[in-house]
Amino acid sequence: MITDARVLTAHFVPRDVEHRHEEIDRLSAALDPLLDGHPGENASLFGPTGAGKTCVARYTLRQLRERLPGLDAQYVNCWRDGSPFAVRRRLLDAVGDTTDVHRQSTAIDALRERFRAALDGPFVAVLDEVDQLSSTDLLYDLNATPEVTLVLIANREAELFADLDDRLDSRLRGGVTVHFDRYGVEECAAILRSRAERGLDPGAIDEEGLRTIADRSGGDARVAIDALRAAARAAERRGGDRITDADLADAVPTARSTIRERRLETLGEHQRAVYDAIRAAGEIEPGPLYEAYSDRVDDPRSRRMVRNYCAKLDQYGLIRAEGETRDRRYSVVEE
DNA sequence: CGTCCACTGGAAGCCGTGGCGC
DNA sequence: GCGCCACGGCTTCCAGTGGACG
Repeated sequence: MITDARVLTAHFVPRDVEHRHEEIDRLSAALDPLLDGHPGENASLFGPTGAGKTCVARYTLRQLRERLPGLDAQYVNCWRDGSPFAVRRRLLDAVGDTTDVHRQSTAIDALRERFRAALDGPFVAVLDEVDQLSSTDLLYDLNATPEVTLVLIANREAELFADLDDRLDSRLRGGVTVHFDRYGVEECAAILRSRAERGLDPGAIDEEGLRTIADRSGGDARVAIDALRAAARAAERRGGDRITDADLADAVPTARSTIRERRLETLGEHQRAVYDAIRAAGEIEPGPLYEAYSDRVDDPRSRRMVRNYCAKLDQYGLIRAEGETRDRRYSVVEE
C-alpha cells in the first residue's frame, strides 16, 4: 500500500506546498533582491508547530536556488546544532572546506573569519528553531555581515525578540515578518491528499478518511502526516489494501505518542526522573517535585539543574508549567 | 504596611572530556 | 606525553517577583 514512505514524513518537502502561497510570496519577496546580486531582506517566520514554517522556508530556498544555482545558502536546525560553534561550522560547510575543522580544537573566531573570507557573494542563512540558540551573539555577528541574509524561524515572536537588544531587534523587525496560523481542516486534508497521491496506492484512502485525520490533528500538519502513515501501516499489517475506519481509529493518538516517545528517548536519566515524578504526581509544586525527584535517583542534581530540566521538558512540550513565582505548578501534557 | 519566604532564571565559574599540535 | 581549547553539564550566587503573614 505504501509506495513511497519518504513522502509520508513531515520533513519531506513537496513539489507544491498547499495553502501557503501567500507566505511563500512574502518570503520570496524578501529574498528577491538576491536575484540581482544584492543581499535580501531579513525575514522571520513565526507560528505554531506543524503550521508549515520549515516547509515554506525550505521550499522557497529550493525555488530560489533553482533560479540562482550559484547562491550560497545553508539551513541549520538550532535544536540539533544549538551551540554557536555548531552553527558556525554548519554555515562554513556551505561555502568552504570543513574537513580540517575538528570537534573542538578550532577557535570559534577562526571559524568566523574563515566563513567571512569564503563569502564571495550573497549568502542565505536559515536558522530554524532559532529560539533554541544558546547564545544570541551569533545573530548579531551574522546580522552585521553584509552578505548574509537571515531567515529566522521560531514558534513565538515575543520570546525570540525578548532576548535581543534594540539594534538587532529593530533590524529584524524592520525585515519581513510572516505569521503562520494553524491549518484548517480543509487545508490539512489537502496536504494529506497530495501526500497520499504520491505515497500511497491509488484509492488507499478516501476523502472522508483524509478529513477525519485532518480534523483530529488539530491543524498540526506534522501530526496529520504521521497519522496518515500510521493508518497506512495499520492497514498493511491487517493485510488490507485500503485504509478503513478501524485503521484510522488510533492513527492520531499513535502519531502523537510516537512523537512523544521519540522525545522521551532523548532525555537523560535525571530529566527522565523529573518527568516521571511529575507524571506520578499529576500536578506538583517545585518543592515537592524536588523531593520526589531526589527519591528517584541516587545522586540528585541541584535545584537549579532541576529547573533547567523543567524548562527543557516544557520546551519539548512534555510538561506544562503554570503560574509564575509562588504558585508555579508542573504537570505532564497528556496525549 | 513591611518582612519573610518560595521560586524563577541569568551570570559566573568549575570540571571532565576529547581531539590537536607540538 | 603534555598543554591547549572549546564544549556541555554542573553548582553557586543573586536579583527579581509576588503571595503570605504579623
